[in-house]
Amino acid sequence: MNMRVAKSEVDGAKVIPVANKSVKQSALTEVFAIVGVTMNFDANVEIFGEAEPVEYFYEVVSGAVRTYKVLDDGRRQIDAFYLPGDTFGLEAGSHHALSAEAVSRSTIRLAKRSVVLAMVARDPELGQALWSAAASGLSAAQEHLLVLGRKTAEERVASFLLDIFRREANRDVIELPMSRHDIADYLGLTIETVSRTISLLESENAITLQSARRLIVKSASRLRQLNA
Amino acid sequence: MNMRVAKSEVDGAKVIPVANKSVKQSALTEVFAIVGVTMNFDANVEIFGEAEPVEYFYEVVSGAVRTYKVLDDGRRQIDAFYLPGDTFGLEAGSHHALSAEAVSRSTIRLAKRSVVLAMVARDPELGQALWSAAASGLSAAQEHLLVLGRKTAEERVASFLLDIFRREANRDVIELPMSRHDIADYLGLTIETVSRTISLLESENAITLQSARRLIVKSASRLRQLNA
DNA sequence: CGGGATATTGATTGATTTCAATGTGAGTGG
DNA sequence: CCACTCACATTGAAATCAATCAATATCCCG
Repeated sequence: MNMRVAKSEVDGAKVIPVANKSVKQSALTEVFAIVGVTMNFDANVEIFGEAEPVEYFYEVVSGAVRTYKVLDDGRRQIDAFYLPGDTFGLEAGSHHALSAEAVSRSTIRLAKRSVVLAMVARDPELGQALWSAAASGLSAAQEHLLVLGRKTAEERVASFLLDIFRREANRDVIELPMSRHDIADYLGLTIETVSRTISLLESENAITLQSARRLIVKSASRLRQLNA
Repeated sequence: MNMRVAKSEVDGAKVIPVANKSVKQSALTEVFAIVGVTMNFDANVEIFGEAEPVEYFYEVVSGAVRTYKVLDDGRRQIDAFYLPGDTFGLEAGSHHALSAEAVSRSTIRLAKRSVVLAMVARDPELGQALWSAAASGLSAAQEHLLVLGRKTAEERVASFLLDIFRREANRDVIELPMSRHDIADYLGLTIETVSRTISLLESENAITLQSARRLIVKSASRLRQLNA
């Protein structure tokens, strides 16, 4: 099923040391800590595929994950990126509506859906957490629709950077785990336009590029202004 | 709160006769039949607003509803259209992430969220129905992202028409309850491009226009082919 | 220290938007 | 009942933003 130099391994001891990022806490995270199984996925390895039955819920421990859909001719739309502390795959349906892959080598915790749902029956607070995680996914998708349907390239890149900025605890040094190609497929642009727009933002003194994957937010307010 | 020639009325007897459309049945629809209150909304009247607390769940009896977000400068992105039989406003969060308006004069049933949730506690099947309605909303949003991020104008219009076609039970005469402006804001295009593209589809013998709001699907397969 | 993948930058094209004019139709009031 | 009117829709011409085609540049990674 996996055409790549795929490698994913169940893992008791061989857990990759996680950079000390502040990770969101929630009833869900606790559940993962209790009943979750830790696995590592190499970059670009599939975690689940579209139309597969939903068997697990997932939490990113380290690394990053993208969910996406592809058209027959290869055009790809990335739905969301998940960073450490984020949970994904909580879709209510019985089958996945999209696919998930590791963006970079990632450590992921899996909890069996059936087990979590059984716990929900005994713990209403957990049900609440699950429901609200699903809600925030929907809300993010709705915001994303506004970006794709109605924003210019510069506005799209600005909202993307602001989103990452916020999710990395507003630290002005942003580490991008994903390629320009991923960003382009998330924003509905080409890699060239993403690259040019990042250069433009740099020339406007909104950001500084240290390397392609590391940048400094010099003016969050300028980015917010562009966020329309 | 409502700047328009707004008019919405609670309604016991004055229910607008509903055209005899086949309406989806589900545990949810039953709930609305039991605990729902019927209201009428004139065209363009707000049903709920972004950031308002979620008080009710809604079901379209007749007419049509749009949910949307707007940017400061007025750019609007329509998230979804709801047709008779559809339920909406089931967002899990405590506050609405978007606004809802009647597209045309519509009859809507409202059920108090708290009442429905109380019923869920006693009826797992209902919980299932609620969960799966929410899931289909998320899945629709994900498909919409692919359309907005990666499809051409012709593909967008084709997928829109196919979606309405399917939801109106594959009858080849399609009634569009919404304006070109609404369609444009749903598809991330301008009204001119929507209009031109519909003309293009007509010239390709995929559809025939009887009037702006009424068209005939001459070749669903041509539309599907464009659907990429 | 290469070397291939990834990213940037430039030149040109092209799809969609914008600006503009005309057409159409539903609802209203005379 | 018809004419009028205003909102909505179509069509055309020009402009524009992003895509495409193309040529370096840079950065990991072995």
